[in-house]
Amino acid sequence: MTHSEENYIKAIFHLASTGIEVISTNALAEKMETKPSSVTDMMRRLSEKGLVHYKKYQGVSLTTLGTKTALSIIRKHRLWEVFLVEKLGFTWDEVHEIAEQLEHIKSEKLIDKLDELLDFPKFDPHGDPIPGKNGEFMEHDNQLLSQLPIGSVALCVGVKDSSAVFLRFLDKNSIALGNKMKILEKEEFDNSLRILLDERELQISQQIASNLYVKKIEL
Amino acid sequence: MTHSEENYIKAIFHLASTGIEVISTNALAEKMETKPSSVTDMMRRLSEKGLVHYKKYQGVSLTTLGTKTALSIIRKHRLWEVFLVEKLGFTWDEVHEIAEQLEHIKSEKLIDKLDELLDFPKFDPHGDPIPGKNGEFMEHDNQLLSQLPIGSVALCVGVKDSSAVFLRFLDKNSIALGNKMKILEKEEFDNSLRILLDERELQISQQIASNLYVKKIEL
DNA sequence: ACAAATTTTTAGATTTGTCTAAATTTTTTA
DNA sequence: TAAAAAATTTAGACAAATCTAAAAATTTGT
Ligand SMILES: [Mn+2]
Ligand SMILES: [Mn+2]
Ligand SMILES: [Mn+2]
Ligand SMILES: [Mn+2]
Repeated sequence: MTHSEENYIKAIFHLASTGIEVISTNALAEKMETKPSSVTDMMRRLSEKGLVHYKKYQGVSLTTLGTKTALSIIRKHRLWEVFLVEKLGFTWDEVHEIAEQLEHIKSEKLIDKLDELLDFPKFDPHGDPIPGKNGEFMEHDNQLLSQLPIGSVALCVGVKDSSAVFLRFLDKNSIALGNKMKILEKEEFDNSLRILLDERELQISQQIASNLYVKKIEL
Repeated sequence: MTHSEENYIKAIFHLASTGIEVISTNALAEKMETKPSSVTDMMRRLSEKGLVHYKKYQGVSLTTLGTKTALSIIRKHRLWEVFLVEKLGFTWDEVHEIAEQLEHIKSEKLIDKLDELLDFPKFDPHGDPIPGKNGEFMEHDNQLLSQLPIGSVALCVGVKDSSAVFLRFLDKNSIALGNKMKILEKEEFDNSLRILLDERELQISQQIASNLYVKKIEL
């Protein structure tokens, strides 16, 4: 498989995991930042290789093989991200771009050894689960901070938007994975939240709150 | 620069460091396992980018920029090899292929951090020197074991042939970098050597002896 | 239900990197 | 030094991945 084919497979997987199971040419073109005609060409190729189900005008979805392939690439991507943060001291906003390159390195043994070096991590630096060697993958069933009722206490476990801009914003406000947060008040006007973050009181916009995954703590 | 361009640059550098300073199209084609016509095409492209000196029918050589580029790729290659051996437990015969892929990852910061993680190594697992961040590069002036006079004592510091077959042969015979060797006898018939390797006496063919770099120890 | 809008595909072009076969230039050798 | 041999380049083709513009299919709206 070429880098490009792998990137398409990954994009289809990501779009599919947002709910839609049949992906349109346009949606994929937008995700890949390319033109619909290029997508059509690539879908024909991936279809011939048995990685996607594709019928003209009918959209596209991953085959079992395609899904297995996607999980393997995502596994590599996320393990490399852990490596970059844990072993090389990169910050969580710097690693995605480099992992986009590293995920295409071909060596089963390499990724197994890396997994071992990192002590078999279950989550990447953004809180996303790392697929297992044999394709085991648990989607996290986490809630968004914006969905919690007032008074709830929860742990911050992941980010939905993992763009560098958002991550640096979180850094600036000392919001990190593992933080305990309690919802104090919800502003009706703009749906912003007043929360207690560890010891600190903080006002958070709806935009922020709907991009933070949390795990509720029962009291 | 594309992967292919980088591989050509590296190949030219390696051929040039064997003595010939102007590389012929055929020599490069053989090294790259491709056809001479493909080399001609690529040389025109690299020439336009200012990486090589190239005139039709006159062979090719690296410009200053080309040499800088080659050293940077070789630095990455060798640092990744050290990483694979030191941090992931690969053997020295397994790392070259993977490093061929990793050397093309683009991130200055990545390679600097990797250098630091590895504690700024000066040599790769095969005893080859690692170019510095700013292109400093000391060719090793080592002798070959086959060139030493009888009675000399030397340390094994590198391999000339670093093919997996040769490396595994050395493993099988417990010959490793750092070993102390003393030349006991040279067989006139086939130029094979009888050597004392640490405590052990060993017969070594001329083929082997001319692929081991050594550093003489003055007594 | 049918015209309009939207989506998707096709046709044809471009770039990179490769190939084969033919032409050209350089080197060798007689 | 001129023919033969070898090396190199050119010409033309192809696959991968992309693009633009045009055609075709599907969906939407009245
Ligand atoms: Mn990422
Ligand atoms: Mn990618
Ligand atoms: Mn190597
Ligand atoms: Mn390479």
